[in-house]
Amino acid sequence: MKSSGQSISPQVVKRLPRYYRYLEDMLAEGLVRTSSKELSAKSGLTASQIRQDLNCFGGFGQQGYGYNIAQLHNEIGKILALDKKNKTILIGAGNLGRAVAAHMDFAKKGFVLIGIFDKNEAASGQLVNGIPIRHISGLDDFCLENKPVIAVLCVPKERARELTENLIRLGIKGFWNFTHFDIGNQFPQIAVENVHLSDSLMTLCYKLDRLGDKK
Amino acid sequence: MKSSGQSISPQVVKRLPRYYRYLEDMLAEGLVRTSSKELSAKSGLTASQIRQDLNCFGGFGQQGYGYNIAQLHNEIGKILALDKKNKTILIGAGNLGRAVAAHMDFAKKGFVLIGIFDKNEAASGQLVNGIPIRHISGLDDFCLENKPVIAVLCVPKERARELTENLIRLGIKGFWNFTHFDIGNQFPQIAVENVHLSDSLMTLCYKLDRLGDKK
DNA sequence: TAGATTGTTAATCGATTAACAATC
DNA sequence: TAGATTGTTAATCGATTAACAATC
Repeated sequence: MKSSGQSISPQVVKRLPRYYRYLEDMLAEGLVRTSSKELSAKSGLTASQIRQDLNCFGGFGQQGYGYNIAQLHNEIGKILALDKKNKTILIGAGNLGRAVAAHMDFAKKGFVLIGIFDKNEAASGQLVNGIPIRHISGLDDFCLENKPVIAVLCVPKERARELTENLIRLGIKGFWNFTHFDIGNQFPQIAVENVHLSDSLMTLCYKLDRLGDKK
Repeated sequence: MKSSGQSISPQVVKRLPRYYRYLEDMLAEGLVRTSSKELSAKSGLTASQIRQDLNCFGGFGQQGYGYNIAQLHNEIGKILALDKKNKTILIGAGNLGRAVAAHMDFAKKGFVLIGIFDKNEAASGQLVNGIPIRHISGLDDFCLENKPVIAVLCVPKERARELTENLIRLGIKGFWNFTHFDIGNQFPQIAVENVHLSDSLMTLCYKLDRLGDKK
């Protein structure tokens, strides 16, 4: 892998999971080698861009041959740090929170879900994916004791800001944010992925409305 | 509004829902006017970019004054076409599908959810958000009769491709895609928003791993 | 060796930022 | 009028694409 010198463009980083996914598929199909041309056909990206992207991290291919699928898959996994076991808590066990807790395979993506919290007393003790829902009042103690580094936020917008600030104080370093509140760069040294489902839906509405225009 | 001439850059479109959200907040706070400078402070985007973005659609501001919040909110709503009532069906009533059906306020984003489908016989008849789950075998007839234009896909990856092709044949024009399968540009004249939750999670893993690097 | 495909540099394209005249 | 802030053009920056020599 290249010396971790100049930082990688965000655009490139966003494409890495996609490459990883395609390679996984090919691996499942029992294929052994691929090329930027083949990946281009699969993804719609240009072969040039794919080679450019991969070369940010090192020369994983071989002239005249292409890329070994298993090796490249493994390398991208390492780049994404998917072998990590980042301790993760989820706050807000409503519809969405429970679905995320139950649906996501955290373990395969570098995370371990170790706690679920909700403000609703009635939910306390219920199991989601084998993990008990705890009352939010126990959050601080839990964090001091278990030192999670990632929080998944599935709470209503109103509570998001205060909760975020509190969690940072408790040592949380990264947020997977499903709330309507933007966790922006007001907090330095924190990693954030905002998942704004309603923004996505509104964008779809726009695209649909303009479908006729293009061409 | 400007003549719908040259098409708008995708980057600009993605920012519109954000502006809409900020304006909604300000409206709720009872504020009347704002400026690109104020929106800049709120969003972290530059004032210049905000003015540039809004001007793709028309001159909604006034020199020396700024923007009227209610008016701008309304204009962006029209641009996004949120007043539409696009008939929508959701396929796959597992954890995630149910949460999406129950959690999203489709009506406020230009959609009406008119049907939910699942292959599991046992789920048939259950209500999610007041809408009964139907067996997938009735999908074709339902579409012919009710003519939905949007499909929300929450099925396993394996079934995504075939289902997508079938739905296009049935007249679906837009997809909100939660599956692992990329609905790409292999289908022209279709609007797509891919929501790849696991890609987002992997990206977070990467960012967390590199937190120390940046200064 | 001949054919293929990478790694990498240079050219192009698009998006963001800066600057400022117009004007409320 | 003086002050503020837009709309818009020009300059900068970053990302994508094209091209090709290196080499397996």
